[in-house]
Amino acid sequence: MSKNLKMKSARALSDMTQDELAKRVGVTRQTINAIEKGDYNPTIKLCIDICKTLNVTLNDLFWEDDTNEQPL
Amino acid sequence: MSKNLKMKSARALSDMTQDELAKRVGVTRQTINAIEKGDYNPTIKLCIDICKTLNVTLNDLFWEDDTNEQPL
DNA sequence: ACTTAATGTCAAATATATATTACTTAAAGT
DNA sequence: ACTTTAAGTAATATATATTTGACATTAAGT
Repeated sequence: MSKNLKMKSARALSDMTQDELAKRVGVTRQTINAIEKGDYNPTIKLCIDICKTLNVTLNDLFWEDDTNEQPL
Repeated sequence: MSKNLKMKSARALSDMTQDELAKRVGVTRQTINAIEKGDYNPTIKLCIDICKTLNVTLNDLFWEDDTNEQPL
């Protein structure tokens, strides 16, 4: 796995800190950090919660590196 | 969580048995069964592998019950 | 230079996804 | 009725996601 820059970007767009996002979705800051870092294999439920919190979809953040095109 | 009928349907469309799908994605038949049954919270990597094998996307199988509309 | 907030990272503990083995049921074919 | 294949389900074991606690680093503000 590689870094999840899309997630980092979406979070930035929502102006949330890793800690804020973590609290919103009910996990630890370390977990969010690890997911963004990319060496994690999170649970689908967590992915969904993250997406909903960031107002994006699963495909936006976790589907294959169709390297870049979110509409912003 | 509720039954993942979309996955069951996509698998049917690909004419694969639970066991075949399981082998293709490298897990156990019980795991596939449990996911379709709905009382499981699989890993994103597994979800992605399943989607690729069934030629659909994450949103198709695991994004919210926008209850029904895949093009078939 | 000093703070502070955000992030990166690590080791050990806990929760939970998945494997293994095995038994049951449903449907279809003969 | 019998056989076979696919599916449903359960108990215990193992692998791994996530937590907890703690410390290091980076960037920005003053």
